Amino acid sequence: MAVERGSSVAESLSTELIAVVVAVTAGEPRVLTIRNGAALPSGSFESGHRSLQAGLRSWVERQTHQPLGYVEQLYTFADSDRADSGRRVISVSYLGLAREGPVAGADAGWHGWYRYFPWEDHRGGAPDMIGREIAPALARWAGHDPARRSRAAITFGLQDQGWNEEWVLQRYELLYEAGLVPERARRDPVQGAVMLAGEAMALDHRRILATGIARLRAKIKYRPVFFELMPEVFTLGQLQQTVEALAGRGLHTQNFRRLIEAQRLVEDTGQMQTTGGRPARLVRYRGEIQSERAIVGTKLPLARS
Amino acid sequence: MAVERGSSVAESLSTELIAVVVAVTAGEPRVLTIRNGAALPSGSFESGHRSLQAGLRSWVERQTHQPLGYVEQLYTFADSDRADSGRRVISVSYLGLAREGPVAGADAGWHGWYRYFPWEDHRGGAPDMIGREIAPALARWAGHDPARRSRAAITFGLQDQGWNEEWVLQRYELLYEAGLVPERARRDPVQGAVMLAGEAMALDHRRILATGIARLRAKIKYRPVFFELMPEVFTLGQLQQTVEALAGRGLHTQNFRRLIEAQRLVEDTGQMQTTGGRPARLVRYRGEIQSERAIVGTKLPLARS
DNA sequence: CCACTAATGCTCTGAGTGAGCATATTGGAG
DNA sequence: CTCCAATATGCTCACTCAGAGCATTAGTGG
Repeated sequence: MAVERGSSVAESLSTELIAVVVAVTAGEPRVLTIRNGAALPSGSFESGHRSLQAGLRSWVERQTHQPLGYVEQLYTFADSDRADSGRRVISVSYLGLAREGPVAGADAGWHGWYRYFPWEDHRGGAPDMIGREIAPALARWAGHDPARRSRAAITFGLQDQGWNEEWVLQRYELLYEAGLVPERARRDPVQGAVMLAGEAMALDHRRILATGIARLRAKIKYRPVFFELMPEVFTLGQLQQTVEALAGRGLHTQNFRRLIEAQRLVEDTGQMQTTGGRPARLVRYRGEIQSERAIVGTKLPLARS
Repeated sequence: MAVERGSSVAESLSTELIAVVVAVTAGEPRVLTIRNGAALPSGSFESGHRSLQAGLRSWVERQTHQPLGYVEQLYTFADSDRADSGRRVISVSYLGLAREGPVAGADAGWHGWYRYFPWEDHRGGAPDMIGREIAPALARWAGHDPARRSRAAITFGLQDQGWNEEWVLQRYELLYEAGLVPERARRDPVQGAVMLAGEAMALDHRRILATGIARLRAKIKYRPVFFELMPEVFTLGQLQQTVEALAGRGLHTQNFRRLIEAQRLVEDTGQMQTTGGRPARLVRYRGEIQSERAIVGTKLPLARS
């Protein structure tokens, strides 16, 4: 229903829905997959679907039997790389959060996301593979080009700017450009490039996963969505572990609790849970705050009106 | 190219591209329109387009002759409300920033965005119309329902939580639900509802505009995109006026300059410009910082690794 | 010279964040 | 039973930054 129509005949386009569904189990971030980990749940948008999101939920449940909780749109693209068949595909990707349940369906399953992005796990400091595989490979790719060297250094925090955990997509794209991932090698190999550790996925699914991880890492900083991943009751230690799993970084325990308590995000249940050390209080998320706090979130120097 | 195909025959879908193009001229935020302000530039995605974004740029230039600078994707939806014709349409919307130039093309033009959302302009305090038209109309709609009353109060800052300028879409949707805008009345009038001031647009274009404004208001808080709207050289006063136009709120002048200077976002040109009062330094945006600052932006209590 | 209008310079204060020190509880190893 | 390892919790101190407001400067138009 374009307001003004193009001259050409309306063309045959299909629309695909793709899901990045995340859970954190036993302190590991996991993603829901099909085809034994080689692809994300996906399917085409059909007229029977009431909305894009409804269509997505239906595909995920059909393919994996995993119910979805929170869902938000990620990005839409029309990758011409995919135009093998001449038929154009529009892909609408979504990020979903869930609690890991028993999956069913052909080759559906959950896989740790660091399996696809081993360089993204900095919970125990920068992973060895960055210095051992990535840095040298990028150095070969950059050669004497200062722009490339600088980009590699900044993106992977190779010098002293530090690691920015949100640049998941930029890092993947850099590795793609440098020819260090199989997805690139499949269609256009870069000579001399050695594939990195880190499992590939079909088509551009790994790129979409990177987009989802990046979005989630950014989002947890201004919105406590991680409660969607927690069970009904939990300890602050488990909560911290979940956030660390997503962020791929270790957090300062005392300050983390201060943050959670200052915002009154949780309430006590009165119960305790044994841990490896001192027993921990079991708490529960206070969903009410959503409406309570008129989250104003300023960063502009507003006048007092 | 879904990994697993649905059972039904691939259906006929068309994809539409819609642009919210914003400029700020003489301290007023403006949006690029066609059809004499009744619609946003839009057209269908065609095989000749290299990418969605390329298609969008092409449509905007064809319809308005306005060149685009910064562009980012907003949202994608498949509104079943639009399925009048039985043919489903996927709409991909974009936000673009530009410097207002001479437009050409049928009924293309720039219009102040507060013409469509008069309740969003709080630069001189809350507009009268909120107390005079909106609050009473919402009160009638809410009746004795506490959930509705609370929602209205929070969304429009009717009590003391204050105004949150980012909730542009929520406010529009509330007015839509309450039957106070013509777009709703067109397809499903709410009896007894009196239309509010604020011009309507075709289809759901006003909703898309609201989405764009909301995105922009949120974005300027963590990324200085407003420089895209400024001329080559400008004064800090003009910059502030531009940001105020977007945010719809007045800013504390001294603190605003402190913010800009602390981040070293601008550099001096050595020139001055006369104003109504003391002459102002003319400055220029330091585009370099983009790469300089490894914008880390933490809000999580990271451990020192 | 005076009134008016912006642009600039600075100061004070309180809230919030980064880092650590110290203590409390359990379970398990000598 | 005592000591130690592993967590959970309490609190403090230093520093940065954002919110507010006071004061001054440099043009323009009577």
